[in-house]
Amino acid sequence: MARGKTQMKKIENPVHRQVTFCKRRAGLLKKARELSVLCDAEIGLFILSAHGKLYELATKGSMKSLIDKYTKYSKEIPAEEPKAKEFMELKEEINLLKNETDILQKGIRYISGGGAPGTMTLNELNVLEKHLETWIYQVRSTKMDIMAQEIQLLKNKEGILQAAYNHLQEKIDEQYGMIELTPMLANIQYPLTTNINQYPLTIPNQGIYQF
Amino acid sequence: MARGKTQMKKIENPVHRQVTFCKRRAGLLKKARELSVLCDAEIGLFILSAHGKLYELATKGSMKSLIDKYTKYSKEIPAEEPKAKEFMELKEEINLLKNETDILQKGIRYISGGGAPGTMTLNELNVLEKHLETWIYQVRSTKMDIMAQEIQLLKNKEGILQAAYNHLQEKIDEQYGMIELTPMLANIQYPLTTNINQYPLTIPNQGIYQF
DNA sequence: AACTATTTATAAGA
DNA sequence: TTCTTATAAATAGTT
Repeated sequence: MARGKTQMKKIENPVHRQVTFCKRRAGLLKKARELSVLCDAEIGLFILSAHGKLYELATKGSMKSLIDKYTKYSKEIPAEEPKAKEFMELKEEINLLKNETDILQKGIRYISGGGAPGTMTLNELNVLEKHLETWIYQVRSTKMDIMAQEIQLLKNKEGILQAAYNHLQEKIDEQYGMIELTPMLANIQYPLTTNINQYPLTIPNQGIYQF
Repeated sequence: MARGKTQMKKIENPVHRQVTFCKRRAGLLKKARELSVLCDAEIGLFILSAHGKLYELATKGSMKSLIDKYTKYSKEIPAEEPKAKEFMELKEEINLLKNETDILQKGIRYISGGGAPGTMTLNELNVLEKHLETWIYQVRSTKMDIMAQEIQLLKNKEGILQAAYNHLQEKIDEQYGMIELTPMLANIQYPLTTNINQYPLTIPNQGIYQF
């Protein structure tokens, strides 16, 4: 508006642009204030520079949405409202919990061997091992109980059948001597080939459930 | 700004004030657009006239809060809803974090006091987390595999014994007719109410199956 | 940041 | 509201 008409397009020269931004921003804010005063209007104005800086103007009671916008882009708390206050409190609580979580995770991972193993005593490692056993045990205890019951049930059935078989065998032996059934029973094989070394992370169970 | 300097106070004459409002409002909006274009700034501007009419400008993607504000005043509703939504989201996040914290605390409870975790990078922490998850998973699956195998084994034994018993029964029936054994089998009862606490739950160890 | 030549905005009047 | 126009303000380019 002086010494040459300005083209209505983005000013390419960054320095020039920054200077113009300062000048015109001041002018715009002034004009807004003037309009508000002269004509009794309520005005909300916010200017976000290309680099993310916020300039704002709120005449009269500063509207909520303007405050919201303000809190989004600035890290300062206007705290003009109880709602905003509550918000900050909740976010603070989140931060505290996140911090706590971080500390706990750090601790458990550290002790689990990924941190600095050289600084851990054998005792600490044993404590962790015990703890992990308990943790896993708790997660699985219900299923383990059910499976244990089923195993017990099958064992009982096995015992009863074995007794019945023995009883029959006795009766037969008494009256006939050996009947050719031995080959059949000889086929009962227990799968002896399970390679437990495939599971290097198995924790030897120290608890009451000894299978 | 012409034909007499303007006093910076509310224009008393309503007609005069209204005229000035129109002119200056147009000027302000024009200036705002110019600043946005020339300096690549994002601008939100809303003007509420004394009589409640809204004039607004939003450059670029018209910010959410500006739209929110617009809907607020166009609907004349306090618009607490978006706030409530955010509130619920924050509280949900808090619950999730509390849950995570609880789990971790269970895992680390009595070790947590013993020694600061020291400095670990985020990367190291992630690696350790994955490791711990894999560890737990492997422990679980190994135990489940082995227990499932034992159940299958016992079932097989049961089947074989049952077959053997049936075989004997047939032989006896063939040669003697009914022998008085039925009452015995009738006594085979499956313990449907196994109280796991009464049993040591120790299955006689068959050798390799150490749980 | 200050200066100043110009452009732009606008107050008053119609 | 809009047009006109004299004049106040804003500001682009420069220092």
